[in-house]
Amino acid sequence: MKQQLEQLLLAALRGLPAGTLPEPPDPAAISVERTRDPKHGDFATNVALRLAKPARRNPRELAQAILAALPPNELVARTEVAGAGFINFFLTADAYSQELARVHALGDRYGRSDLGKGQRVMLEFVSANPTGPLHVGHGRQAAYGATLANLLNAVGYSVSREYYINDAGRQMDILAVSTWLRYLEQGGEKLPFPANGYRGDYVFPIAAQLRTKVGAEFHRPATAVLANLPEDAPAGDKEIYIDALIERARELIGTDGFRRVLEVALERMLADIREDLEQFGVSFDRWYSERALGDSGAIDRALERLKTQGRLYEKDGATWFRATQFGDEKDRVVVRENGVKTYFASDIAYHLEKRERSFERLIDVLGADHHGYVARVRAGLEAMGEPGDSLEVNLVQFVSLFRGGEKVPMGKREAQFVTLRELRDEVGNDACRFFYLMRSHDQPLDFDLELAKSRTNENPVYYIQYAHARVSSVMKMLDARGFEFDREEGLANAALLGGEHEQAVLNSLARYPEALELAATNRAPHALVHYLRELANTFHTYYNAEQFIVADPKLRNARLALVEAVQQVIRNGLTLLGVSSPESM
RNA sequence: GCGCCCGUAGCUCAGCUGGAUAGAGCACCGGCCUUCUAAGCCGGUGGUCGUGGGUUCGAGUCCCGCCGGGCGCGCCA
Repeated sequence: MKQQLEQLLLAALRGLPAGTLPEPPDPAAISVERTRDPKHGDFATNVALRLAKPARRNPRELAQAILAALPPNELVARTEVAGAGFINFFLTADAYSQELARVHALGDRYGRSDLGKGQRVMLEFVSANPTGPLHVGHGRQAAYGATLANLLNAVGYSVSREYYINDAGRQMDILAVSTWLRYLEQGGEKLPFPANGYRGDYVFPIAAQLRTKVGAEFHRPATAVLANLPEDAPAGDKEIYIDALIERARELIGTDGFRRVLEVALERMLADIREDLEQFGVSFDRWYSERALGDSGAIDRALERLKTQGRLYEKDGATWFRATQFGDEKDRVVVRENGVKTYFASDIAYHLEKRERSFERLIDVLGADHHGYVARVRAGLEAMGEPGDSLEVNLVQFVSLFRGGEKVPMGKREAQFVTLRELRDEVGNDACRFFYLMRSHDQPLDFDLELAKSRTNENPVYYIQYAHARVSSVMKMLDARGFEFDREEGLANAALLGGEHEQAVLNSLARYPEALELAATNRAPHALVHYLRELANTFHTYYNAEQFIVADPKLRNARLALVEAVQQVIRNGLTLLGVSSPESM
């Protein structure tokens, strides 16, 4: 509807007498908006206000001229010039009847568009280090990323979802040594656990699995493990201590043995993360390993590319990238003094590699604490000759859990208490996805566990689902009363849907494609949540005001066609959000 | 200190990229079940949009200063 109106308006502007406008109209600058007040019609535009100045005309006068040039059409019943120079459009009842028919004809596809024109988008999200289970913050990123992928897909982008596995760095060595120490404990050794190790309970089953795999092969006495190690925190440095411990492990069980421990831990963690996300309804097209990236030589190639462009220099034994030349606040190390490439080096290599796989747009969903690093990755891309604006980063703010008004403590140490899995188990997937998505991602989220769990009217999840279930209930009752629903007859009599509430429902329905487009282009799933709430609200109001199952078959079928369309649109929307659409509640 | 995000009803938040009288939910008060699910509907109470300037026909929205909150500023990942 909106698009059709914009086309009409553009035609009108082009049809104005020569010399009215200083320059030909820019299609992108023409916007038609839904009105807030029905008195102002269905849609309104401010073009006359915007063009009044350059055209050196009175806005209302210009608005009249534009209306005079509006091509004849079946969409607009009448128009008016209002206020300072707004043009209001009142649509025909037929325009809404046609939209209703479109919902039924398109079904699951209603609302979809080709706005993205098939542009290839790489959406990277979650990408949590496989050193522990996902926590509630990752859950928000998962829900956001998965829904954003659905939204972009729905408006015509070709989206690829990717999880980047940081399986190459020192943190993996720390996980491996933590696993090995628990394994030794389970083998009867008494050892202190390092301050900087992974202390979570999830390490115990990994250690147990290691034992079923290798038996006592990697068992070493505690005395050998602990001999001549530096002091751990608090007296000593926990970083130095853990590095020495890793080195000791390699000495005692061999580099190869250590790698095998690491493999067991990595595989187990990845399997856990994967299963967690799958159960949450979040899937990826590819799990991309940082190690595989390094093995493929991609990192070396990226560094080579920077070098030939003259963007690298040596200082203090390390290799630096001139990020400051590309807007970053300081230069960045890519190869450390000890010869190890930094995480940043593999990260820009990964982003370059995405571009080489011919993705036009790269979207990263990251935790808010990663914002400092957007500028440097973009700098890296630009230095390698890629457009900086091909990378878009959406930062997801933190999640705070509340239980009965009390904030649940979630320091880095205690974070393991509140995993995504625990949250899902407690409140259920639907409430979980819904609560994650109902607030803007760039707003910190207060997640109220009691509210999410409550089966009362305080819980907003049910409000939308209930509207869906109510329609199913109506259809069941129809059957029980011995009626049959004749959709064709209903659509043919859509003109009977002239009541105030019916108009409101038709209006809400027709807004779905616009809501979808808005949510996708603004990367704002919460906009869809708000739309669905409004749609459910107009439906519930209608439900309370009118009987659908009436004696007159024409009116009955028309009303049923209307509420069935509501159900369809709610289902389409909830599906994009990853929330189920129950038939009964 | 520098950078990013933010400040809207008692609470939690929307506000469609600058439009017409600032909106929801919860909470609170009052109504609606012999009628398709009351997890619902209707009405009411509640606002100097943190603050001071600026830009213009028009600012919650854009720019600058200040106040307050969150996060980030490693040869860690």
